[in-house]
Amino acid sequence: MLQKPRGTRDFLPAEMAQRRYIERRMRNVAATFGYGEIVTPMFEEQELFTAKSGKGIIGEMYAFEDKGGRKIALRPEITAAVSRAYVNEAQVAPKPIRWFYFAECFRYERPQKGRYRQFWQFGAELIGADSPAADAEVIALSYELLRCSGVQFILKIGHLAPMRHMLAGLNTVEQKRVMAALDKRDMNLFENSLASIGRADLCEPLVRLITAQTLDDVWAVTGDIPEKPRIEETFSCLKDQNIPFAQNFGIARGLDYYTGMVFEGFADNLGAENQILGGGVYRLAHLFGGKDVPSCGFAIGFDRVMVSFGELRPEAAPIVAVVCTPASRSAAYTAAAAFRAAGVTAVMDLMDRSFGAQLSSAIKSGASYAVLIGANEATSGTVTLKNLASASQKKTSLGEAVDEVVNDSC
RNA sequence: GCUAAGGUAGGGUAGCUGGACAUCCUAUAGGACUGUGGAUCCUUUGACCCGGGUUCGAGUCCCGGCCUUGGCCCCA
Repeated sequence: MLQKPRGTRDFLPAEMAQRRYIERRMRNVAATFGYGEIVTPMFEEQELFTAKSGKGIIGEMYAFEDKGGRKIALRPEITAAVSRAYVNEAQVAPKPIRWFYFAECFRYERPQKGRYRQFWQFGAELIGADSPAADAEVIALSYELLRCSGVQFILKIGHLAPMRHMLAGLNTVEQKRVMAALDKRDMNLFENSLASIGRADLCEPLVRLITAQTLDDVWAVTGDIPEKPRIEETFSCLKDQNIPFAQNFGIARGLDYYTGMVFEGFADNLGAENQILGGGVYRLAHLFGGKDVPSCGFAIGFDRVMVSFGELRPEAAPIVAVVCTPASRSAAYTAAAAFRAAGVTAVMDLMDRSFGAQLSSAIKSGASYAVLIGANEATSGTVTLKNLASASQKKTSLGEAVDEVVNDSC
């Protein structure tokens, strides 16, 4: 027997119903914020991703050469592709540009719970607006997207400026090492890094910075930095929108290309892989030959959201089982077509089952109504509508039966 | 990539101090039941992850691989 490739999954109808349900809700939220969908290729030139993230990521991508000798990779994320698409197609579009995407990505990593080699991201990018309100809008959108999915989560928001200001005296390699240690809360590594470059004096203020509960606590450490008004206004915009969040100026995200505000979302009930959202302010267009443009975006790990919220079934639409005999099949087709035309799911027996067996099968497969059409109904032009939950039934016209089921589903 | 545990019908399981046709529940299909049910009974379908090794004999012991899960690394 063949196995599916490592880190991939089959989704059967029951699970897909849940996934599509959440997907639909997220799409609606994005639409209400004025974001339009963008679709980019599932595979791109490897260079697109190495330009953004460095050569090292080739080992973590599905990278290969195509028959024309091109170096190709299945996309490991969408942000780089969106920036490229912006440069290619939309540099002169009116600003700001509001785009969202829901797309599958591929990474060659060890699978774990909530981490797969083929996975889905729901994300958004706001391009061309450089303001506190812009930053706040993107965070508000990410918050509403997570909220509509029903997942329990917390949003952590920070900004790179205070940390970079504190580390201004260090070279970039040293900065990276210290920020990485702080990002993963490894205090031993953190203290050793500073001690090894003779800056143990930074230890105490940096700890105060990343544990600061209010912005005033932050300014007490950093003093007046140029970004202070920007950060304060962003937070103010969020409070005006009643977005709950925790401030965290220790977020480094391990990324070089973020330039300002950064934020992350964590699910309450996941294990090691509990980050379900990440994003921030960045500038990437110049990497792809475009004029530099301020951008802000995020991506949600859709599969982790689905793992986190577990078993929540979407409301079930009624299913009508049309039960007939070989002699009344023609009338049954008419009835099934009438229900379908009214938007109701209608199924018929395909296995030459007896009348009783058709009913039995209908119940087991989750039908809520049966429409019985035998010789009697066929000759009198009526149907018997049976409510399978209450076991009550009545003889009526086809039109009235359809109306009753439609009304019931509202 | 490191590390620990695991893998028996579609789902859930027993067997695991080696021994004859691999247990039970559920599910599937059919029948008892020709136009009114989820019950019951009978029958059917269906599995030892793969490959080597030890042995008279391996689901069981050993080695390798594959896959899954937890914890690390990474997380664009």
